[in-house]
Amino acid sequence: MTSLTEENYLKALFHLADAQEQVSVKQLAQVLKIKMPTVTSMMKKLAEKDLVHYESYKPLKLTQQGKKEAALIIRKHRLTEMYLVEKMGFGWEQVHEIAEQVEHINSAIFFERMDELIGHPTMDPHGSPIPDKNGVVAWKSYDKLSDGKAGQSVKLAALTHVSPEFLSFLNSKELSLGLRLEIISVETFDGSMVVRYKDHPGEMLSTVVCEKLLVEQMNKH
Amino acid sequence: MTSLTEENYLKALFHLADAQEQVSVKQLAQVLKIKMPTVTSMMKKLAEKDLVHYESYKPLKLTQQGKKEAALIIRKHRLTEMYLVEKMGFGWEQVHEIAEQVEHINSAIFFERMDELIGHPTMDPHGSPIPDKNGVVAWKSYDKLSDGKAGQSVKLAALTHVSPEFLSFLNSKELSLGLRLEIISVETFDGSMVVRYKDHPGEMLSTVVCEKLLVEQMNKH
DNA sequence: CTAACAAGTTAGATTTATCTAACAAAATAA
DNA sequence: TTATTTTGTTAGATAAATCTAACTTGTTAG
Repeated sequence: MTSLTEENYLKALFHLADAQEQVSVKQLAQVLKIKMPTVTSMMKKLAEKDLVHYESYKPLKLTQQGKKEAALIIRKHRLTEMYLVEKMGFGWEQVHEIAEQVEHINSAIFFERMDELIGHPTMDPHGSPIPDKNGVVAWKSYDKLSDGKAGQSVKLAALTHVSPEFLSFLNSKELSLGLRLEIISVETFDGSMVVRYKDHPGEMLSTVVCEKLLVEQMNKH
Repeated sequence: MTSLTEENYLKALFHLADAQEQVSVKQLAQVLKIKMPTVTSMMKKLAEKDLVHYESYKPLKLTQQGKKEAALIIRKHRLTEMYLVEKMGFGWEQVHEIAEQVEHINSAIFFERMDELIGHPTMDPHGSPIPDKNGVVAWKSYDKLSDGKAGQSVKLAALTHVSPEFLSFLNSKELSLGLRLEIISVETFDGSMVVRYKDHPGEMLSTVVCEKLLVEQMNKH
């Protein structure tokens, strides 16, 4: 059995490895808000259970087993988020905190029913993919908005990283998933963009923001 | 803050005190499936937090605070059960296990939304009262079916004790809450009853069963 | 190429929740 | 009313997850 604490380590490792292949003890400690020695000892424990590959001073890496377990927790998290938004009327900025707790619930039927009721989605409300029952993530590769060019028309499909601040920012700009955007211009020196959507004829977005927005191409130039 | 473990002690104390005023260390240990010394030390800890009155060798008793906290956990449990049955299509014998985990989730909005969606019920699917937001339990006093007399017509309102076996038994007999029953006859020597309901013209129920069924009077004789 | 700094590890302490073994108090039975 | 049994407590051990302090390895900048 994997404890709640262990589950959180697996999840964090999965997310970190997702963003950049090399995961360090320090990073994991920072993300989990614990000290480095705690990470070291937990890594040894998880290595015993064959959930991580651990060797002193080497980068941390999940085993196949570890990846699967992590993906299944993330599946529960994302199904929950989707359910909360779709069936309980929560805003997408409210659901993360709740899902963070619900994801540790141990009940196959509970999550299966949830999945059914929301129609077996493959994306959560933030646009992140929902791993399947076997922990397999269907990767759909989106482009960063920041890689787009002036004149392109794109659909906002997902977010790279999700923080409450970022979500509020998007809300304040009326930017939501599925939204169609037109790139009016790209500022060459700093990469900021002016985009048009809904009743926003010309909204300026900084590079920092554009790099966090994943889009689907709607036409090419 | 009360830990998950502490919450389970409070809940167990509340339930035990509900059934019979005197709660012993041994009982609590049995219910929680732990040893007596563990109970003793936890009682001291909870006494520190003013959640139980504890004196060596005296029966265990929740403080006002402790009762309130326990009632609020039970509120979450019962709202969850109701939600699972009403909104997710679970059978009432399936929901206890899930609710046992969901009840520890810390999120006011989550349970408030649940409460709203199921229309602020005051009873859970097993017929137990749902404490209000302040931890106040509205006690409606039901009669035991076993106290009824031949000829009476009653409505099945609640169950005194809930076990998976008992719930399956009720299911097998098509006995559900809200059901109208007519008492055909009472066997004087062992207290068993023959009752009529739905398409069951004459079902025999043992005293053991009749004592666990709480009913509302529909007419008197 | 070494000195300094950053990152990682070891050792040992702490807290929470549990246990067993031994002892003490209360209840029961002879 | 004393002996026996049951119930409860104390003391000390253990496992999980965390910490701090001290040490080691690896990296980087003169």
